[in-house]
Amino acid sequence: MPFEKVESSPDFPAMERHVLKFWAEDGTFEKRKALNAGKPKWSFLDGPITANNPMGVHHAWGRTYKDAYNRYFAMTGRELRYQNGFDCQGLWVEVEVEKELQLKSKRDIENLVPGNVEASIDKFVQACKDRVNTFARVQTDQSIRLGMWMDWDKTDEDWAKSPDDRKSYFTMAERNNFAIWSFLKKCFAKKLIYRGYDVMPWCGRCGVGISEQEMKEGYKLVEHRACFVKLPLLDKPGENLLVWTTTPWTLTSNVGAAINPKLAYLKVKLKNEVYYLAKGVFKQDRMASSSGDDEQPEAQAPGKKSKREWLDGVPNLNTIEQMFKSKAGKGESYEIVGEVKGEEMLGWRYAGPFDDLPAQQSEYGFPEEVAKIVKQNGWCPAVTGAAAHRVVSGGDDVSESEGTGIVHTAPGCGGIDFAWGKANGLPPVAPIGDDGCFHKGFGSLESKNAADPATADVVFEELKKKDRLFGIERYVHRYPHCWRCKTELLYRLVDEWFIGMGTWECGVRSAECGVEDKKEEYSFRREIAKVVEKVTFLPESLNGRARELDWLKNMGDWMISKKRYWGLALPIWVDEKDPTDFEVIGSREELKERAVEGWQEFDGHTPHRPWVDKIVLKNPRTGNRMFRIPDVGNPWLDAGIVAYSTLPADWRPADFITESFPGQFRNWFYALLALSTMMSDGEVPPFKTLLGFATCKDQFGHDMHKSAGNSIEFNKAADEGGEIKDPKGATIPFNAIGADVMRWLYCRQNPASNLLFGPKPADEVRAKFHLKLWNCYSFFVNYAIADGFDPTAEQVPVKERPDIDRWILSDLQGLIRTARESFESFDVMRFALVAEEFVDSKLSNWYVRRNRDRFWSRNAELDAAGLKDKLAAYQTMHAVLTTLCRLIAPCVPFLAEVLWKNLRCTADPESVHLVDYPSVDESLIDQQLSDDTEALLNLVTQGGAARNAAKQKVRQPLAELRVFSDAEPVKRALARFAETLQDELNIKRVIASAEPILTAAVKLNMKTAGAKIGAKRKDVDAALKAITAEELAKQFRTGPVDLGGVVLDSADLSVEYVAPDGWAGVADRGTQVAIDARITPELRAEGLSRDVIRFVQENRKKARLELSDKIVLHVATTSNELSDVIDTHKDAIMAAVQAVELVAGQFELASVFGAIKLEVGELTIGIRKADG
RNA sequence: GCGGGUAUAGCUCAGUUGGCUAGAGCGCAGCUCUGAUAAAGCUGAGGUCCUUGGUUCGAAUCCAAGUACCCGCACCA
Repeated sequence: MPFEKVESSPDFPAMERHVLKFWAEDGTFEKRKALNAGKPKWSFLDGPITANNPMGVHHAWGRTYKDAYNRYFAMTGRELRYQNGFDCQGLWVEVEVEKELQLKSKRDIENLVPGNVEASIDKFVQACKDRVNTFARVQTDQSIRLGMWMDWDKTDEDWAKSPDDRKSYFTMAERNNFAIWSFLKKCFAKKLIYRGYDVMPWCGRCGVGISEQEMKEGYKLVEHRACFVKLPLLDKPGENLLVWTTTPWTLTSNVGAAINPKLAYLKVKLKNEVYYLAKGVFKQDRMASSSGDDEQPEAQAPGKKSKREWLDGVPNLNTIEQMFKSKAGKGESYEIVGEVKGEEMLGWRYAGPFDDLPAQQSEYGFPEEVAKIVKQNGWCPAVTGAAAHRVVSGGDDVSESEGTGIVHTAPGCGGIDFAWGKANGLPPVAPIGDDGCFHKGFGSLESKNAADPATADVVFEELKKKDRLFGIERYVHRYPHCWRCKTELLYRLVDEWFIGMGTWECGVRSAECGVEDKKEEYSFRREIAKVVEKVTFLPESLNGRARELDWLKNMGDWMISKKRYWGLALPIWVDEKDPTDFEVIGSREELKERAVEGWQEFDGHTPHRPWVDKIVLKNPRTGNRMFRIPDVGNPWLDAGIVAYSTLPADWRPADFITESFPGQFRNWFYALLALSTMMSDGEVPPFKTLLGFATCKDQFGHDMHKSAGNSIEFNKAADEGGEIKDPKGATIPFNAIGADVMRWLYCRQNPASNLLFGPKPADEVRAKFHLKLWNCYSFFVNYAIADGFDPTAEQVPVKERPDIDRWILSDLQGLIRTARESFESFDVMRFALVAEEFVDSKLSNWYVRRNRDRFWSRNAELDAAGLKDKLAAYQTMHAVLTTLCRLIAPCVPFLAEVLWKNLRCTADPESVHLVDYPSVDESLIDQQLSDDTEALLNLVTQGGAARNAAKQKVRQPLAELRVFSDAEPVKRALARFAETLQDELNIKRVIASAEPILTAAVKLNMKTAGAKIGAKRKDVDAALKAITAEELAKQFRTGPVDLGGVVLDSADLSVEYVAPDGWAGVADRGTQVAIDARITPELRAEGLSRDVIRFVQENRKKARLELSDKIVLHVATTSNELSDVIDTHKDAIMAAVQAVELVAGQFELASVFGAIKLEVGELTIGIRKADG
């Protein structure tokens, strides 16, 4: 017996676990690898998954693509690497470990081993490594469960190996870290590495600078308290500058006040004091969206009143004028006493708001380290902050769109402030340390956290005491937050390390915009852009290349340092006495060669902190010792190098990568491109094709959040089941979805759109695809078993098989072609949708349904031709199912395997994944047959619609169906498949009509025409009656038509097709189908007899009779007509229900009874199983 | 603010180079079939194809302006 019986309601997750066991025991994956060894390479590069937590279902989307394309290319005979990657290093792991160990700050980390910083860091780094190993293993198991075929590390032995020796790649591996060193060395050789002192966003909790890339992920709309502050002018008693800030804590570090020399400034007098502020801001509606640039201050731009983003519950902003009015008090007012040009104000000295602080008394700025660097770089003369206060020019960066037009400038607290400071010789006062708290030297603010609202209160109190506070308001704006821990960022003067990206202008677009190529000047940015031109971004609709170029054009220099612990040790060693003298080491060997101290201790450790910090070099220029900077690297370096560190040279560039695209054009895609560009000197891109895909949302379209209860863990989706919350918070439980249902959901999704994941879409997809296919399969197998079908029996030549067999084989070739084209163009969605259509409309709803009697016919009752026909049906269906298995195997490897294992012949490979992907067999394509059958299927649908129009159920036979059509396939289908059509629609005759059957009737579309017609309705109706539909249509071709004095266009009319009396019909695209709805007494009788049969069958089922059981049928009816019908159709009824005897009444002998009310009267039946 | 995308049924989305009566799935309503049967099928209701203007014999489709949402970039004193 070649086939095993098939369950009608399968437990897919259980089956999948079974298949996994088989693959493991059989070594199927290894067999596939062996099969393809030495064949042409197909190089896939896995984007590393962060090994920091268990997988969620959103990870499974990308991993399904990865596996499906890998499997397709394996089945088409390519050699693959099958290497999965884990992203290991970086702050996200540190944050989780901090939570685990309940650490709150960097100080806690450095005190893990009390009093021993080095041992503490070692312990912390080890904990990070352990966490990565733990979750890499969890994710490995989960990926295996998803059906992903990769070279996995499975055993304890595998996991005991160093990351360098495992099968998956790990970004924490030495290979990876040292590869980045060599990259940085190349950058250094091109003089791109530099140390930057700049004001950068900083996370006080994590104690790290936030790079441009990271900052973009953390903007949030928040409320702050902004304040207006008086800055008294030293040489103009009673006069003040008025400045505004949203970050009161920075006032402590005020050094300058910036104006725009081109603007006009008002002198506003209020209660004997004069305030300066920009003219344009005084009466400005501050709730209007900042409308770029002024120019036409009064001119009302109509319809352009966009309101600025605001939070509910925060009062609208007052105009500055209003503030002056209300401060003036009852009956009083302000007075405008003059106007000055901005440039006249330059150089005015003023008293700062916090000049009493020690920090303001330090020459070259504060604190000392900063002052030192400022002095060394000559950024300002030897002045203190307090002594430096004056009005400087901010140029056009000072605008009238916000604030007062005079900008409080704290070069230690803001990016542009720092630049203005350097330009004007103002010393930077940097108030906060790496924990976000005030340094010593800031009086009552010392050690207060700058982000804490209570700190602002202290500032306001101080200002009030000094009478410097003009006003406080609640202000809403978008402000950056730490993308990891959500803490508000602070701008802080830091020294970080950067890769200079060069300018965009020098040459990249020279061809386009005629910019002269300054060939001497190297631009990293430009080099990357050239490489970007060499790769393909999919899906096309996302314009990936344009996005990447846009980022390249606009990005700043790349900040690569992080003041943290767990990560790439930046291989930068600095002279102990000269912070500007540094070197970059490019390899472990070079390090060993150059080390003068610490090698012994370092040797045997990975290049991580704290061990690598022990290495000391000697500066060949000065003879001084050089120490490694304590910084670790930006983790995108880790992921960006993998095209080099993990792909061997003969596998480069990768043919394909795929990742979720939001954010990645500036993260992974960018890093890959950047590092490959440098490593290959602009020659080799990291990949040829990139497939991006969107974001996974819940089934209601909302973002998945653990806290909202709508995210789904992978294990729950795969095996365990669980529950989710809907947007209203109601709990929805769900059963295990299983891997293949998920995988199909992902495969059929448009990658450019967000995917809605959840039990509901899963159920839909299962019902639509998996269960339909399963039904076809189980139908086939269960009959094949009963009939003893032998798939290895000699094939009935395809030419000798009936149309329906040759049709489905022909259409199957079309599906194969689509499948291959789709996979080759990385468009698996196209294949999936066509495959669904094939299974549903073609296989299940037509082939299987139309062929049921071929399968259930009895061998004993068949002649030679009958047996051959039956064999043809089995062979056709077997071919279709086995081919389908292979076609869908890359997408749903489990389902395909289950089907294959039962359907395959003994000579076939034991796994579908060891078989070649199907190729189109041209000899099986019969285009005309495919077209004709499609026409037939349309006729069936239309015939059904006509029946509906006639209000006649299919059980009632009807006399005639007429079809009129110009289309050749329809005409041929009518000739060829008349019998099928008769049977399908329960019609006695099908006739092809040479002339239209239906008459077009034109009706008014009162929705649109009503208003035009108004009172002339009668005239229009008359005009309509007087003209034929054909004539009307002709007139409409040249424009609107005058009907009864009303000019109508074609949209005002609608056409309905009307069948002749006694008929019902429908029309669709040039094909008219009409059905004779008149029921003759004979037809009526036949219909009634079918009612009787149906009712008996229902009762047979109730009586649980076997298919082969014969019965004795008892009948009684109140209707003479029905009684006659039963008499006339006695033979047909008895044959259909397998009755050996028909008895009137005598129900006492029957075992099952039923009674039903038909339209003609009541029918009562009884059934008794016949003896023998 | 700049650039890109999207807008089609209650929901999720198709809709080719402009072309005849705008489609599918789900949901809803009704019905059918009863030897795939805890399956299957059919039909229906439901559309201002975002708005306005233009091109055209003809626009969901092309053009312009506007509106809303999404994405990217910039700014955020």
